[in-house]
Amino acid sequence: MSPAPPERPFPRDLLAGDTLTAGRALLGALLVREPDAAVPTRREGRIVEVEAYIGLDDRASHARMGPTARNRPMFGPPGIAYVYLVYGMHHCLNVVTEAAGRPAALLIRAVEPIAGLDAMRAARAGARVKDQRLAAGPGSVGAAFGIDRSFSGLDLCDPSAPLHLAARPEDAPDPVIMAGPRVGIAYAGEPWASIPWRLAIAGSPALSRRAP
DNA sequence: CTAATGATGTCCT
DNA sequence: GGACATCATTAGA
Repeated sequence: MSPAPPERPFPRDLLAGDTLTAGRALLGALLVREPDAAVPTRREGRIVEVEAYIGLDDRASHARMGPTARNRPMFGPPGIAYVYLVYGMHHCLNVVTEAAGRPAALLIRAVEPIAGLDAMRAARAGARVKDQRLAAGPGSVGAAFGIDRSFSGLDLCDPSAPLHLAARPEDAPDPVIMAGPRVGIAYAGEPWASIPWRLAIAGSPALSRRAP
């Protein structure tokens, strides 16, 4: 085993432009949860699946009704976390993209665990799943990394934040990316329901469901 | 293999 | 009051 290379910050510039381009840059990057008093273990994983929600016109986006108390981070600068609760029990993590005033974000749908697996499993009490699937699905990502709404508004490009991004390791090959329709948004109607804004790393065992 | 099903809280109309 | 960017399990074919 060679020692792990040092963590590199995730450049905010990669999130400031077009959201689909940002999504491709985010795949393969790392999600890091620093230890704290409650969970004294560093948790880390590789982002393998994201979904884009872009602009006021996207009928599937929380931003479609304009700014509200909940979705406000989506209207702010790139690199900020937007966290919301769905179905009364699952916290979902988004990374805000594009310039302030343009509401857009990437939902982190799946992460491949790299470190802190024991802490992830403890945080997922009751889930009998394989290690590689501890964070397969947006609600599972939130649970495995101990994310709740208090993280909404956090700067994910700040390496000292309790939850943050890190750049894809330099020795990692460019991932093979596939695209498909977003999940669970049929209510939005066409073309939103079919537009291929779900991006994933082909072949990852940690994807949230059958590959798009 | 697919389909059905609870558990659960907040947002916006 | 209706709907919701879900999950894991159970039941059925």
